[in-house]
Amino acid sequence: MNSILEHEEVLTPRTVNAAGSELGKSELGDMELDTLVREIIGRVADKWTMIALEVLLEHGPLRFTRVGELIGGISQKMLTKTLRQMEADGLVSRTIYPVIPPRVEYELTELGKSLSAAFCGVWIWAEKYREAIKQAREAFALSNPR
Amino acid sequence: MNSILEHEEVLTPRTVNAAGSELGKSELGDMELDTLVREIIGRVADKWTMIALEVLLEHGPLRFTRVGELIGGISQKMLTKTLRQMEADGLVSRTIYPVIPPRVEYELTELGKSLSAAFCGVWIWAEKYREAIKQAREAFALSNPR
DNA sequence: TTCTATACTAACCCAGAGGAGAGTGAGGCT
DNA sequence: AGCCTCACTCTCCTCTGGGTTAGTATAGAA
Repeated sequence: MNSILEHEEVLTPRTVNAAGSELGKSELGDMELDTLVREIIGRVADKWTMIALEVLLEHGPLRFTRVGELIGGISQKMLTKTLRQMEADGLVSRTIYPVIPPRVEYELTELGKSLSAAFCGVWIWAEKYREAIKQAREAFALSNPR
Repeated sequence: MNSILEHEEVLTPRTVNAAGSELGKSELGDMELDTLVREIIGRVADKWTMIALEVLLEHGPLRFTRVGELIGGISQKMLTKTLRQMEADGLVSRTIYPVIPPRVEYELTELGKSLSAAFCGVWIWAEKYREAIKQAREAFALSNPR
């Protein structure tokens, strides 16, 4: 089960490397953290997740359809999946009101809010430098015809 | 940060919405910005991009293979693609030294560094709350057997 | 002569991301 | 009796993220 790569000598025919995999559990606490953090980043740094986070931060608790409207351009399927994922990671809470046209509200947890705050810098960055990015793209496209 | 949907009555057959498409260029400056920013976020909030950003920030200018080693577990193809994309967006500069085993160095531009700094908060967040996330996941898995 | 190192590109392939559309369940409105 | 509402789920389909393998160019080393 755990012998994915135990002795593993070659580990680099063509693939660049797998440096972040294992090295003998000598000092795993050091890079295990790095791996863990990267896994979290990889999961949380998703387009829909980031937008949902923003939407839920700005407009308080929201019901399913409303979240979708505010995000804009997301399919029900992805909305469900994203919200479920966020719930699983403890970023949002899901409250079901057992009324007859069903009513479900999604709200950021404290964890979700803190992540939102952390992402805030990125939103600001994007807004601040969008012009620079646009120009960089044009310049690149210009010098790399293809 | 602003109201994407102002009057917004229904426009929703099955797909939740498509607010981010077009509405008649009435007041596009308002939501065009939001759309733009989201597009940038969507492009930049990519797993490999974020890791590459971190790697390039920590270890100065790096050559191709070295970046791959430091990222760990990325294929040459994705590395090339990621780096090219970052170059196109003006996040890294690519310097070719015309020597015979070719030598190419990648380095963060000022724009790249600023993005890195913006993402810093997210890295810190991930490190700080990784335990909370782990617990949230376990709790969720426990209460949602399936 | 053949091998090596470097930074790629090209072709092939697979799994999963993600969209479109239909279906569902239960009670209230007409 | 039928239609509507909401929050989904399910199925079918396409597109892309991403891995693997192979190949290229060139000079120097063995």
